[in-house]
Amino acid sequence: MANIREIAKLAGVSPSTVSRVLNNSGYVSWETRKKVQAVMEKLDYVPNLNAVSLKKGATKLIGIAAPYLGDEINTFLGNFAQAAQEKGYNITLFLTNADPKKERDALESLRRRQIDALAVVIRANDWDTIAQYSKYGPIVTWQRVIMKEIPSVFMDQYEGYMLGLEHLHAKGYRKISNVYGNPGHLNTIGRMEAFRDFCRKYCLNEHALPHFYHKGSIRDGEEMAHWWKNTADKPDAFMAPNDRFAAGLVSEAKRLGLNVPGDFAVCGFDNTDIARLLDITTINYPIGGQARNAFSIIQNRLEGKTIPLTGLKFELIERKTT
Amino acid sequence: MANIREIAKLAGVSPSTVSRVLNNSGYVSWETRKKVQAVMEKLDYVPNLNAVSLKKGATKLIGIAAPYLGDEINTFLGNFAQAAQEKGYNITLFLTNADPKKERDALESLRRRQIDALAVVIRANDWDTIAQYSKYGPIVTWQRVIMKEIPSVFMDQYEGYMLGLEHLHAKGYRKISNVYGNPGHLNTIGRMEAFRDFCRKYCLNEHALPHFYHKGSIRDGEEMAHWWKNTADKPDAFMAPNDRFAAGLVSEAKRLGLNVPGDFAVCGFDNTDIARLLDITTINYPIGGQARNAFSIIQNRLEGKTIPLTGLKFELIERKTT
DNA sequence: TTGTAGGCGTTATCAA
DNA sequence: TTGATAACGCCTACAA
Repeated sequence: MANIREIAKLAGVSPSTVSRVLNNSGYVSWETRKKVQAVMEKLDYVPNLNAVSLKKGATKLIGIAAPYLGDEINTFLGNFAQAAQEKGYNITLFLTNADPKKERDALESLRRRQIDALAVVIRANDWDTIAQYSKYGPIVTWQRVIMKEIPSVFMDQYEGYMLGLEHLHAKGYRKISNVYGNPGHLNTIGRMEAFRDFCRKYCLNEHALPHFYHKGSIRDGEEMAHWWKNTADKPDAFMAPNDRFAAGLVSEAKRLGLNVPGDFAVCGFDNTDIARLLDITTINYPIGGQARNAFSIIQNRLEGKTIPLTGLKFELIERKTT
Repeated sequence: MANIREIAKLAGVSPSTVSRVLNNSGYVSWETRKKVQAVMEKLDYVPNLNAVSLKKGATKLIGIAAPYLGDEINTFLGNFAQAAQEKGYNITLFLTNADPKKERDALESLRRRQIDALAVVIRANDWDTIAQYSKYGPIVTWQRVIMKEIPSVFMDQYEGYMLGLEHLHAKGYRKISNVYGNPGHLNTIGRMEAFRDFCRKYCLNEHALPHFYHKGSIRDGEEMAHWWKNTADKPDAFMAPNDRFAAGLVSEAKRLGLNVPGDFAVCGFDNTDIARLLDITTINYPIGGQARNAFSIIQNRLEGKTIPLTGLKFELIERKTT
């Protein structure tokens, strides 16, 4: 494993000169440069990034912590990674499984300078714990949180959710049942607010029908189809927490011989592949844009730049389930 | 940013002693240890991993290169990451987009010692190029390749594919059309061999129906539904290259008013969520096991261990499309 | 049980 | 245009 000193020796120059040709910095004569490059080539030399990182105090590695891999997170991850790679950063992935201890590993990685920054896509610890680590490097999140230590690329779900509700209303549905994710998450709160305002606007009884919490998986959706079949006072439409749930609901409904949207309508959320596949009406949620913004925030902090963020908005995608 | 020397000074000991308490190595008296720990605590000290990596010549980071994120790869990635994290390694992700240059970045990361090893899930460069890099650290792959430089956790698709073919035959289908991925990949070759042997066994004409290559996306599946509708000599069953294709085919068929398996049967491959969702008969392909084996191979090489690999096999999952 | 010294491979400052 | 020299922060013989 040749190092910079060996190259210097063989090229008959000093290590600093080699370093200069490596980084195109400072002055170095044409001949010297050629000579050095020839030696580097011959010895198959490349600089050791550990040494560079140690010296520079930066690894050009950005961590990304997420509980699992799935449609929405993949989209975030993919766009984030692409943006990062374009700017010379690599990504290190921390799959937390929603386990606070594992997320702590990611945070500790930042503290121990293995990564320069961390994107906590979906958190496992409470915000205060996470905020403690922001002194070691930039931390951004996809979730809604208002803390100066943790910038967020969250988009208020209020607006997007309202788009879905208005659409259902316009289509004539009046008995809407809402299926939410974790009510502790502010994302959910935004949706709940939208529904409250929606009911107020159209003089509907907010609590006329049951609503659900802590739902989000395909299986949750499947179970909902059974619930619908067995319940007395049936909703005529569901606002799903995401496309996966909507997909489970729609496909299980078909298996049960139900007709969507004849028996009930379903509006998904996120506009992922699966919604297109199953022809589910959904809300387009510009995740890729958020991911790129997340990276921009990090890059701005790391490099003292002020790249402006992109403005983003929700959009209704009407298909066959409403 | 306190360093080891500062801690030593404040604790009134030498840096080596601090290092010893850090690593639980060598002798250090109870009192000294306590004293040192107290100072570390007070200064919020943790060792700088860059320095450790430089010194030790290892980063405890394993790269994983994949073209994109999707069902099968997620499964691989998730299991691989989990196995790695359990053993104290972190994962750095290289999304190549099937672009050889981007894969090269991953390979270069290995050469420049940013990562200790690399799992090339699905390659973008030719094997010879990749093999060149194996001198810088262990490289494993998920794909089939027989090269001493690149161990593979590939499972011969012959066996799995045959399971599907036999199933279709048992169900009475005789006009099977095969849809393959990249015929250059040895994975595909195994499947083609299976089909040839299958035809031989049942005295069928291997070329009675058209087969397809370079297919694999949802959209490819959707297009196949249209092809079927417009073609004269129709197959009565499709062996899909993966579940995504099968899903596209099945869902588009429904949109076109076709009946699966009435008009034609579909057998997927991989047994991912989407197949369950759409009730598609498929072949269970133990990806998680392969991922864990991939990590074991790397760990064995890196740490000179000989952890045995797990034996794995295919399985038919019968659902509603056959 | 503890300390000293040298080195891991680079970069950056300063002088020449 | 080039070269010494001193860090970056840690680990590990070896000596004490």
